[in-house]
Amino acid sequence: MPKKAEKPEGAPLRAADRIRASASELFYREGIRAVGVDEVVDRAGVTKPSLYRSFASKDDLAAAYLRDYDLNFWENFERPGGKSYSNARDHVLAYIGQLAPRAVARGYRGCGLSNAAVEYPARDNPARQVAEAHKKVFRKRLRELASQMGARQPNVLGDALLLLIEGIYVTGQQSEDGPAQSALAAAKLLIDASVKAG
Amino acid sequence: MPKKAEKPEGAPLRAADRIRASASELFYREGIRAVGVDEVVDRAGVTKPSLYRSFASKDDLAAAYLRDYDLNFWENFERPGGKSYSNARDHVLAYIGQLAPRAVARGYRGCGLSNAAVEYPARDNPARQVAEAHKKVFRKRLRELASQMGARQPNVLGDALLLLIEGIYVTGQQSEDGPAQSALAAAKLLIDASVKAG
DNA sequence: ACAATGTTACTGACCGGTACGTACTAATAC
DNA sequence: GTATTAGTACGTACCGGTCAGTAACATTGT
Repeated sequence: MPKKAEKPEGAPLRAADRIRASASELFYREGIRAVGVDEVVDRAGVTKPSLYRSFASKDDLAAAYLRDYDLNFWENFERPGGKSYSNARDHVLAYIGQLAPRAVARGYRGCGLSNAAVEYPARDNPARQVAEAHKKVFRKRLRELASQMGARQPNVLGDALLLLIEGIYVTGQQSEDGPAQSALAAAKLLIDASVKAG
Repeated sequence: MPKKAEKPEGAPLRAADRIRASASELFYREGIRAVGVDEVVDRAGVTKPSLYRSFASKDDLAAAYLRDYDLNFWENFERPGGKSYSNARDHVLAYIGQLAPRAVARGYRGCGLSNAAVEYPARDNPARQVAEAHKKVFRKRLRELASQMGARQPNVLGDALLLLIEGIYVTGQQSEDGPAQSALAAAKLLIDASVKAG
């Protein structure tokens, strides 16, 4: 006998959650600037005041979208393809291995965080700040993995992998069958050349 | 006795040219969607009707901006640092060598063409079409250079270099002192690993 | 004259954001 | 038990501002 229904679990989604979901889909697919708040609330099946009860501004909503994106990203990055990896090389190659085919497919839209940084060059923008913070952590993580691989210059290998991955994100949305199709081979070359005794 | 002054070279710039210059600067620095046509004409010191006498629409002006950008890009890419290169490896490394320091500096805004493709995901957008066409040519050129380097798999090396370069563009605008600082070393690793006999 | 440009004023659509009213629920009062 | 109250979750209708784009006319330089 539950005292209170503190969290309506199976219940219909609250307006704020519907808005988050709607914003995530629209902002990612079409870009943040390209989507108006009216479109967001229409698709969520709610009204504008509901949006502004949960979010201070459109910028704030965009930042929330990117925080959700960041969470989702790490789930995918740390367990690429749903699998765990103890070997750093396997880990990174597995991530690139599942990313590259998606990036050469039709309709791919890259990384929501990188895209947001392109859309908002001003450093004080809330959305950009989420993106910048994320990229800082991502860089650190890749350098860490490069170190675990036994690279001679872990920072160089980590950065190189980051450049490669960001290249996949951005070129993947420029054309189908883009250069991302060579990404896995490139990553292997890069890692092996960095780890090999020399 | 010149018949006509066909191109007023030293003369005051025509309205259309002033608009092009103003648009180029603003669109590149702040993004296309972020800049209104009023801001463009204000900065150019002209008025709105002058814009619409030379350009059918804002989209059309954006496409013109990117065509200018493309022209400028190729001048810089084919003669990086104002120097010509007959050796493909030296050529590519020279391009990356002058790009990377700019990309880790404050205020870097990446590639205008890549940024435009992020801002406009719809394939029928005029600006995006210019960007897509450019990237297709750029990819071909890099594969060509990779071939001249004697790579075992020139398409893989060309694509890898493209991913690396696009990575420089996009990460360079995410933070100062970003991973682009390792780009030159990464490119060397990549090229040498691709060319080496094996 | 005529071609290029400036001036002014305007349109309709859309933007982010808000004042205000309302339906529903739950706790309290009698 | 039922009326009252409070709080929550939402919608209707609207705000002023800005957007891209245009019409009509005046001015300038050659």
